[in-house]
Amino acid sequence: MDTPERNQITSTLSKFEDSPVFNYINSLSPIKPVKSVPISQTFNSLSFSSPPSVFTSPHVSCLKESRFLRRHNPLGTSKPKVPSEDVIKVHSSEETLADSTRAHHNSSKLEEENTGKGISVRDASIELSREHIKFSDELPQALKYNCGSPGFDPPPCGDEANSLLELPGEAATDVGYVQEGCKTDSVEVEVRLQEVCQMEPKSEGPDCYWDSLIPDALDMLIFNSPGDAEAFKGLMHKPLASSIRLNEFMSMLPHSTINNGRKMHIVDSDASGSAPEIEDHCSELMTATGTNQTQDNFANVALVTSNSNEKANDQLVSATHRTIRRRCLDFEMANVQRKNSDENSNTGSSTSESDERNVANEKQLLPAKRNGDLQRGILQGIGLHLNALAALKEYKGIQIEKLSSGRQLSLPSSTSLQISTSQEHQNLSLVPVSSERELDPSDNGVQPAEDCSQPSAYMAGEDFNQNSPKKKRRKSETPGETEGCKRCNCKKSKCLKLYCECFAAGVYCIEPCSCQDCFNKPIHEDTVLQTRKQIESRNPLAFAPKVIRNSDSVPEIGDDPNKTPASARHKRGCNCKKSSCLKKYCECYQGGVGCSISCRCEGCKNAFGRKDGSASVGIETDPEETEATDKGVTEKALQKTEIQNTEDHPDSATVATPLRLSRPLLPLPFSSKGKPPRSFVTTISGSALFASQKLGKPNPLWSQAKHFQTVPDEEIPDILQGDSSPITCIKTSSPNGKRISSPNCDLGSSPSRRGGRRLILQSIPSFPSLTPHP
DNA sequence: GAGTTTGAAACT
DNA sequence: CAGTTTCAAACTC
Repeated sequence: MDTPERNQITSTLSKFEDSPVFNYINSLSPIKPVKSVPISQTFNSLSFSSPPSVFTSPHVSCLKESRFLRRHNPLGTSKPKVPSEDVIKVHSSEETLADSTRAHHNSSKLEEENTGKGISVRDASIELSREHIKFSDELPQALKYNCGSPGFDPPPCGDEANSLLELPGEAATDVGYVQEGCKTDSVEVEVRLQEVCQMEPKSEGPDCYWDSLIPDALDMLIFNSPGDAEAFKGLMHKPLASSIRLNEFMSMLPHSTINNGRKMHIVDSDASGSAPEIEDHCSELMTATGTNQTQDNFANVALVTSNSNEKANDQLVSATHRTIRRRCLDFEMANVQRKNSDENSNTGSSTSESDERNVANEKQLLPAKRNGDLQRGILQGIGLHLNALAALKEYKGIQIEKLSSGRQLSLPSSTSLQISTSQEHQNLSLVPVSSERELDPSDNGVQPAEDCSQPSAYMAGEDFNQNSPKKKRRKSETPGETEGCKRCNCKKSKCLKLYCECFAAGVYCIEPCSCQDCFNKPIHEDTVLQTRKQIESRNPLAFAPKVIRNSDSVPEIGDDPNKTPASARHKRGCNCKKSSCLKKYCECYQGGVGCSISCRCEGCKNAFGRKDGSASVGIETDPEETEATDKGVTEKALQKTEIQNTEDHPDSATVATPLRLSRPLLPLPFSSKGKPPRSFVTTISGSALFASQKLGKPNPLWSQAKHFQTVPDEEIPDILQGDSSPITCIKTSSPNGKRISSPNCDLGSSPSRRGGRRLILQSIPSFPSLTPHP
């Protein structure tokens, strides 16, 4: 921490320059000559306070390469390249400055892009820091290698022991990185990468230097998404002297590692005056990172560069100060945030989102995934199983921001959730970290998750914050049903089949479950995972939300709740024969969605919407449906429908359009059951709905149903007017088709019914998987 | 709470 | 793919 180290560093630097290795490296690098000189300068100028501790992060360790390989290889990065020697060089201070400015611009561009994607930069400070960042590159290295914190011995390069930063880690492995300002991280990283590329091995023994440097740089290079990588490339291509090197680096870069990216913390400061501040920053970083980091995966590097520019250093310092802390916190989480932010800001590609979500979800929910694949990359961010998210939310009071548009809702239930706020992120990250087990077993986490699974999307809103899981349960737990949590009662399936609601929801069984011989517990993670894989192999969508909601889109909100029925569809469709889709036996009904073409139900009277409309519905008369509210009525209808069914062709639409029928029916189901929809969301928009909904509720269906109820009464008529015919969906599928109804169909239908909610279609993409149909 | 009904999931 | 069996939730009493 003390300045004394500076001298050491500088001396060491000079040594290295002299060292044969250094020379060798220089010779290797094509560009070398020019930069080498400046480098030395920069270092000299640099005042190293005691950042070292910061750098001690595991990354730094010489292990790097091995680490690098391990980490990145899977990603596909070719490590061999380790361009390190050839490529990297130091820029003159001037160049660095110029570069920095460029980089800054680039970074800003990136930010813009990101923001465009939905990523918002939260901290203004970040930019400031970025500006200076470039310069900082060199220092970090020096710090890493040379400097130890005062009390610290700089172990030979690579010892992990070195790193003060060492992350507490492992616990965090899966989850646990807390991040705040995550969004900006990617950009910063990119910028830094450039810088890194420019850097020369100055300070430490070349051995360590390159090894450590390159890997680190690579780490930094890792991007969350391919898109980022490309963006980064763009930066790299700058006309900088080091451009070549950058390119090389780029080539080396892994395409897109999701979560692996490491961040470097860069602090700009003048060599002269900033040192103390830098130290402070470093220390902060250290502390911050230390808490959050995970073992191997992360290494935080604080880079301190000296600038000729003195301007703004102070500002920078202060700004960076803050920034750094955040950055420290941010790691993989950043990815998540981005995603979230992206979603929030824009309705970005739904597919990607869904995918990500799914991944995350799986993590938490099923521990199994964590172990194997998810590894840090995926998991790290946040394993958000949909279920898990929901659970988490409730659990920690995390808020999930709804997309402005409300797309979330539209998205397939599971995927839709997103977390927006930094706080949220933190919470999430933490939660998972805590361990799934805790969540699951404990109770809280798991149950909610399940509930959330479908409804999860709905859940998005406020509710999460509000309710602790317990609260949810309490709320949800109504005698008859556990709104908040589903608890299985499996006896023979060992809770390893889709029969088990918990398993199907991707959550562990918890105490409240009455299951026997349950294997769906953290203890049996492996078994659970295996089983899950098997099931997924049979049916990739087995764990996908059963109800897909297309439109959450804002427009609908205005329209009304009616939309929801139309927009949402059961992925496979039901096969009801006796329940007339008026009981929870019917998954469509249970999910609060209308039956669709994909349904093979007989005598469909689904209050949320009959399949096609053409279906047996015809016979049913409105009056009956109106009655439907009463159980007796519904049953009657069923009987009639059955009778009719024998006679009626499902396709042939009788007088009444399904919609009409549906309306009156809508209220019924709930009333009949006597389980009024819980809190019911007035607004249709997914966001609104969800928000209103209690997160804790296990049954998404109800929530949905509620929506429907509210909406249908008023709006339905309108809709009917416009689109009385259910026509919208063509019965493309054979009656049997179990497959998920294509979103398109759904959409089509929905709009027609709704009369103009075409927007819904947009949301559709989120469920690509669901749309198997040609 | 026990028994029945129901339809999805799993199996053949 | 169709038919049958198994299963657990939903429902009824």
